[in-house]
Amino acid sequence: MSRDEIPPGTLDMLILRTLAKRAEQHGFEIAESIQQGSGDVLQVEEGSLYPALQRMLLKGFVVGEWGRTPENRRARYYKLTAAGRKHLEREMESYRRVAGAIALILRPA
Amino acid sequence: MSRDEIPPGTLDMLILRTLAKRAEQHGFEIAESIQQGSGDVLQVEEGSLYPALQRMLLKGFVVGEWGRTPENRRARYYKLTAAGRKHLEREMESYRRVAGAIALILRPA
DNA sequence: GTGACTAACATAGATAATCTATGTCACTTA
DNA sequence: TAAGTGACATAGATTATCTATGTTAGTCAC
Repeated sequence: MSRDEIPPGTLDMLILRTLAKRAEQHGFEIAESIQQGSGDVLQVEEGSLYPALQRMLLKGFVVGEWGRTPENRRARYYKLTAAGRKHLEREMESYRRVAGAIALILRPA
Repeated sequence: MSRDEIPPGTLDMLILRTLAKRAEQHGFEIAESIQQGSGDVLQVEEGSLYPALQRMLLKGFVVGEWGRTPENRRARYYKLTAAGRKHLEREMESYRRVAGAIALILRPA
């Protein structure tokens, strides 16, 4: 199955939503979660993922703690903050409104 | 109700879809059709609309003919070509796959 | 214990597509 | 003849993703 790009404007929401379902994931895990959780349709590139995580660290939507993977690699584990959860809710609401509007236009006459 | 921007990557599809439902619309009419057809959620700015129409003229997805509005203003009336219809179908299929994938991630755990 | 390999993180620059702001043209109407 | 406006047009800013590349540090083989 061909994998797609992440539509612009949705990456932060997808990352936050992934962390909302399971906290304490590091970058690689988040990328895998998104790919698997989307039924192998969406693929996040590292060059998109890490800048997005940095943005959200600065905005206070996530916090990160350095730790160790089971394989003893160093990795930064992220989890949602209260502000991140609020932001996620707003993003999801906005996304659903727009997606619903597009569906109206796409549906058969 | 607050109106939203068009998500990047969807404008061409929305324009083509609007023309598929009713041909021979000019720019202003297309913008109105999208706004009304989306339940007043989506708003296309002229600075996005006209460049998009130019792109699609060049690609042969639409053809345009200068004419007159009922109020006797000059206006360019657009309609889909066969290539435009094909392109629209591909775009809709791709959009639905991605939207479905995002819905998978957004839905409650 | 040195070198190859790789997991995980990181960043610079390219690219794409929308919006903001502005401008033009021409018809109507006072 | 001047103002208002419908319709079209374009330059530049902005935003967010991807591509390509680089860095760090741990493992494993020899």
